Amino acid sequence: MLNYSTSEENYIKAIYRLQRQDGTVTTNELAHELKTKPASVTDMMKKLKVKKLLHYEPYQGFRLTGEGSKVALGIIRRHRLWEYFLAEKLKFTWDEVHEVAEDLEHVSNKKLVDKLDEFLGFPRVDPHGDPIPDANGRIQSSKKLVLTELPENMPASVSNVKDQSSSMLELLEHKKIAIGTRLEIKKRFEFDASMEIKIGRHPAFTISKQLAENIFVKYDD
Amino acid sequence: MLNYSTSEENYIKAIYRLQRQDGTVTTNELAHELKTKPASVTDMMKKLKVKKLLHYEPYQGFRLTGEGSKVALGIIRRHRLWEYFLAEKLKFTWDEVHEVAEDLEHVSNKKLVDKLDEFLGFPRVDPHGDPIPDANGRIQSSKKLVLTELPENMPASVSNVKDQSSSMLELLEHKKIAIGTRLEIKKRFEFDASMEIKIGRHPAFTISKQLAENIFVKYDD
DNA sequence: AATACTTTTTAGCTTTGTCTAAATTATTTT
DNA sequence: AAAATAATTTAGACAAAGCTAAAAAGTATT
Repeated sequence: MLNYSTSEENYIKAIYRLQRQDGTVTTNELAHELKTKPASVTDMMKKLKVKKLLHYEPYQGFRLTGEGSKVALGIIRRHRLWEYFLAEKLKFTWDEVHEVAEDLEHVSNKKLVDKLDEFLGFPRVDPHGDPIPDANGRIQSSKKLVLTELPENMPASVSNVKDQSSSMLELLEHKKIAIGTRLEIKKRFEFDASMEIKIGRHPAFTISKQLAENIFVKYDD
Repeated sequence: MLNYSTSEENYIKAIYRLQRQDGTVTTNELAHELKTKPASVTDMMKKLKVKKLLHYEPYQGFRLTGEGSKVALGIIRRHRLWEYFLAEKLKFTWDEVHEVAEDLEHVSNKKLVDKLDEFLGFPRVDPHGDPIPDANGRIQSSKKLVLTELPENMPASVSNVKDQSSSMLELLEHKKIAIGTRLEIKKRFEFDASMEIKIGRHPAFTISKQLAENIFVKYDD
């Protein structure tokens, strides 16, 4: 596997992320995601097409090729392993790890990454609950759903959270909700879409629609 | 402290390294060290001068400023901490760590580095035995030695003199040797233990055993 | 179907960091 | 102290990655 520039890697990663939600990615979407200008995106798309990392015809949007996806998974693997390292070993808080991992992920030495993985005990999810691809790029995809869509009285575990701001972290901490917490919805209120949830034997409490929209859960296996 | 590009950091680090052997660094030396061309070196020197990281006048060679040295020590700190991490935690062999650390050292997040230092237990030397600068850039200072014991071609600075008679001061003044003068021994003569020393770009000259025995030097930091 | 609007691309310029070739300055040799 | 040689700098180009402004293509509206 070849080596790509930091800039190329950031584009590949962003396209991979947007594809999940969208199938095909547009110039404007990507420019917005990367805080750059559409013209810059077009330039880079031409380059990545030549390198066979994506399918692209002018005005038609773009999609990663198989090779492009493999590269993306490699970057995501590095990012999440470093996040795990930062939180678990260096005691960074949840909301601090992402930014630092953004830099570390671009050091793409296979031996380093595989030995780091081993040192960490082959973790399967990062501190935000997102799955970590293994050395072969395989990723564990569990059917997740937004908490707002979980049926009432159906137990599930918090798998990850969308927003990773410290203000959200503060709220989650206060409500005693963390990755892996098992909970169920007891009642929904139509008026403001708030809901009452229950964790174990503790009394039920209310969370807002805004918070629920940022929490993903999965049914237990 | 500002942030510098990977390229700038590599130049700063190389200058710092070459300074210890030479006092002042030349264009060709640096080009050779960095496997680049002299013209490229000149371009970068102009830039680093503007940023006040080095003293540089055309055709006169260059030397880091205090600020430049601080930046260099920061890079060296990161490099050696990562080397320690790779050897100690990830079980790399001592000969593999340097190359990987060359990439990791450019991730210059102070909190990351300080927490890594703490996680590693504040090691004082890296796997090659080289001292690791602390969070304030302090590096285990080198000990003083009598000039007669300084190895050939090893630059050092005069730290103090034993005899302070006026006859000695007269001689020192004539030879243009003062406290802080950077010099190195070019050749020793077994017959009378006299030695040829060189100060900066001036021609080498001879001093006697008696004089050398009264001069103390220390390696630069 | 023609016009208006939006999105995307192109064209041309900027900054970093590199290069080669030519000019300049320093140093060494005669 | 001139001439020869070596080291250094300047000038001009190039590639990567970005930008702005203008052109082109695609979509929507009347």
